[in-house]
Amino acid sequence: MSRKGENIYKRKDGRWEGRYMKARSENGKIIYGYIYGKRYAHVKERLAKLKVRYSFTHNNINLYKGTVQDWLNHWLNVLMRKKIKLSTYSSYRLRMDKYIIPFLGKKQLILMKSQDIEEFVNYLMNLNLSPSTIHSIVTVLKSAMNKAFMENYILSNPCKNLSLSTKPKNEISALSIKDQEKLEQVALKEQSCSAVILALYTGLRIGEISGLKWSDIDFEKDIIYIRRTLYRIPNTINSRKTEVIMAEPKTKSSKRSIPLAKNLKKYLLDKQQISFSDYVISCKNSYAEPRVISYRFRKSIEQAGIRSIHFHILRHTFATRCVEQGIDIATLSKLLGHASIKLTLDTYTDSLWENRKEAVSVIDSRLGTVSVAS
DNA sequence: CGCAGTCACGGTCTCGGATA
DNA sequence: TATCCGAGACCGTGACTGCG
Repeated sequence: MSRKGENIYKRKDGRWEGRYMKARSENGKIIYGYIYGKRYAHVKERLAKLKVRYSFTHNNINLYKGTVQDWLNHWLNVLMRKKIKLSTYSSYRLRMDKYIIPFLGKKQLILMKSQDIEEFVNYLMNLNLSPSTIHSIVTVLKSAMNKAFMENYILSNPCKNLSLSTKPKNEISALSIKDQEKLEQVALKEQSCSAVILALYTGLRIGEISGLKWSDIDFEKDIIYIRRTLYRIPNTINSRKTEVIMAEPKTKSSKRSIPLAKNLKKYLLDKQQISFSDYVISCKNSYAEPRVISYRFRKSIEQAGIRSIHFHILRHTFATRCVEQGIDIATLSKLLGHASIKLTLDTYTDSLWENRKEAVSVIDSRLGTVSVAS
């Protein structure tokens, strides 16, 4: 069961033995370090750590002998696997397998030049992919090449001078009050609890709404606790399938509580009476995954006869209404579960611009009353 | 029983928001 | 701003239901 290139072998005594390059002798001969274990996976994990550790201590340049494909697989599966979330891993895997490896995979890593990278970027551009997709593919390649350079596996970094045009920042456009009203009228007709109403009056993300249970709502203290989020990622065993994962909210700041106001409380209490599920938004007595909510949402906007928008716009609409009502940014930032006020400021610049215009107008009105001293 | 329509699920790929 | 991460778009499929 030894794997080519890993340097892990099964011994006659039943143990697994892994070898790593500890140093080189004066005549250039490799001095190996050895580790042993009863389980293959255990040895593999420890060996990966030791390989990384000793790569920093080598005095000699340890040029990589494999191809770009070999390095990318090692980088992703060994060096990155435990540092990144499953969803990130699968998105990196996809970009590598679909774009990078078919074009560059067979090249020797140490022979990679900036020209190869340029040709690859041109190739991507000819595929009619959006700038952000090209950006994300090149980012993966760049990260892997940077790591190879850091580890002294290559003499120069072919991505060193690579700069991609920055992604144009999309303007966030919240629903107008008129469109919001139209949508609410459709949503309020729903017999069970509406995800639209929840999003418009709490600013929750779609995954947070999916995972919200009635037990997360404290009707005594009037608080909604955001304790979990649902999302769909590729299956860990069979990457051809996907699965719904229930996890804690994405960051510490996302795990939060939101005050429950009077009207929303009444709405939720009414819906709880007729609910047969543990979940606030349900589908067949279980949770409604984000895709189902999204599907239902599409139907609702068709019914309401408003412009085509994503579910996430409801969150922006909530935030915009807050800003319009003069709610301070620090409070809004907490409500939205943002990690920093800066993020909230960056995201809702447009609404604040109106506030700023109003503020300047107030100051400006003084000017009309000041007379010039003669 | 066969057919058509609706709704939800599943897979794949792309896009872009959020964070450090 | 690079990186990480989640959601959307689109299409095919299957379960379910109503109707003739």
